[in-house]
Amino acid sequence: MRAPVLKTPRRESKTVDRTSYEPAYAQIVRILSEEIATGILHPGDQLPSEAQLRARFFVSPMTIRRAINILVERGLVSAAQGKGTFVRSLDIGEAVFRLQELKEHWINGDETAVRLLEASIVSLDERAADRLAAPAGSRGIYIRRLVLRESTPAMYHREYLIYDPSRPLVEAQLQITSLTGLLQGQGGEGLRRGNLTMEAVNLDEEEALVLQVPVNSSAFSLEHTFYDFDDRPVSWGKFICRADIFVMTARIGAEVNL
Amino acid sequence: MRAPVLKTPRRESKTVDRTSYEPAYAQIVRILSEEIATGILHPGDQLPSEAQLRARFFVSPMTIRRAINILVERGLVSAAQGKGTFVRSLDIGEAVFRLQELKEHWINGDETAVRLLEASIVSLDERAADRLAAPAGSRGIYIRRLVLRESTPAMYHREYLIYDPSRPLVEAQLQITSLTGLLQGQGGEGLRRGNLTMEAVNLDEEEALVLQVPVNSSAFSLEHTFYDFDDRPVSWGKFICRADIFVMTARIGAEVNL
DNA sequence: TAGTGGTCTAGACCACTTA
DNA sequence: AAGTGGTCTAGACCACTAG
Repeated sequence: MRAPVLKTPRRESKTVDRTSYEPAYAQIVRILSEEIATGILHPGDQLPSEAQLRARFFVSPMTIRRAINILVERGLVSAAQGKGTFVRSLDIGEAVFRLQELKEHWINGDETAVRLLEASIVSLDERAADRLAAPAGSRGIYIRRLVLRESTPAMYHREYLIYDPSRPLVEAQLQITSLTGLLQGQGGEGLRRGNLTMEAVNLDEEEALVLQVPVNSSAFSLEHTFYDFDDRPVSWGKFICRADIFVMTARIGAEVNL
Repeated sequence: MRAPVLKTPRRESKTVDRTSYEPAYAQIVRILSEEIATGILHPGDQLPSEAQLRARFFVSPMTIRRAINILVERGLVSAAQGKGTFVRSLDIGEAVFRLQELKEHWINGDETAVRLLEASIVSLDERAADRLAAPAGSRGIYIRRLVLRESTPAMYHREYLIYDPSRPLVEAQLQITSLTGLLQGQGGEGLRRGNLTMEAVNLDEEEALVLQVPVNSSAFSLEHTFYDFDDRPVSWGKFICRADIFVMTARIGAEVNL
């Protein structure tokens, strides 16, 4: 007969399950995160050394290293060469807000449409010319779009593009009719990098009219500049997002059941 | 005599410099990022297989894997088992805004001060009680702070705390006089995790008065809830940030000289 | 000097995709 | 079946910190 199995192991540490589909490094990340979340490991505490963790989890050094690196990237611990690895206390600065939220919430399931309001050739005003590193008064493309969510105006997009018939950027831009297309792969493959800024603004008359809210309502302004492979700006514009629809979220600290 | 060195090698690929202090994996990340940034590798292109990259950079499989993983995390490439690794096109959804910016810009060098406006025991109103998972009308701590930057009001912080004399949280909170203390290690080591939301708001009369801007001005509202190790909310409040001071930035795509 | 984290190797095995 | 990415091993050497 087999020895009876203890139902409640006394303080036995969790270790990795080699039969699981979850990789060993991910299990170690999860287990250590849980110990931080439940207070077994408190902020300021030193984690066991890599050698000790290796012995506990029965894995090779590289596997432990990988797990620790992930915890460092997540801001849960900090590692100092020669000293040790320590649990960090909660830090608001670790919070990150991702625009990915926007895509996920709006694209999946909900009815979202992009309406092209205007597309015309214009003479670039001083500000737009400056942002596009072009001479003031030179020709550009001006595009206005409205993103509707369940028939409600949600985002108002205005964009200036460098006018260059030799580039397919404009044609590609004009064919965008979905939010996915609007947010990713702008101009297909001709863009290399982009700068984005986000600030809170008061809506002017035109913006308020388009978004169907009172003048002076607050909104998010997401300004963007995209550059081509020669590092020249080719697109500058702003997404004006209704504040009542557009809320960003972030989490800090250790998560359980992630 | 040595053979003359070619000043301009014909299309020779860069490889890793083993004498550099920069780790091999980081050099590989940098080199591949540059090739994406300069268009040598275009969006949609397949990267050389790991075996090929191994041969080019004269490193072991793990080192290549680590470099690729970093490129994936940065959103520059996507890897598919059995198919290959491909250069991604620009995607706004990859943008991340970090609150870390706030600390870096404000703490270093610039004169920043935290002024305690109020700290009192109150009866929690319905909303605060709900957020703190406490009965409406139960006792709580109410704290108001003003963050000044070069003598200009920049952030207005209001916070409700669970009233619990047995916990040192309140005392720790009241002693916060620096922005660093305000943003990290709130309540020392008693907090496990936090939820944050950010939205654009119009300032009410009180907020406008404190921040010395017109009523109805737009502002960022950074709302936070912090939980203890028993997963009970202990702190709920908002940072109201003047829009003209608080601008967040993000970058997407391949960076050179990072 | 002993202990810590940081990097790297040269293989191995597996899962997945495509042909 | 061949090629791809994904994981893991069992060592090694190095840089840094502390007593």
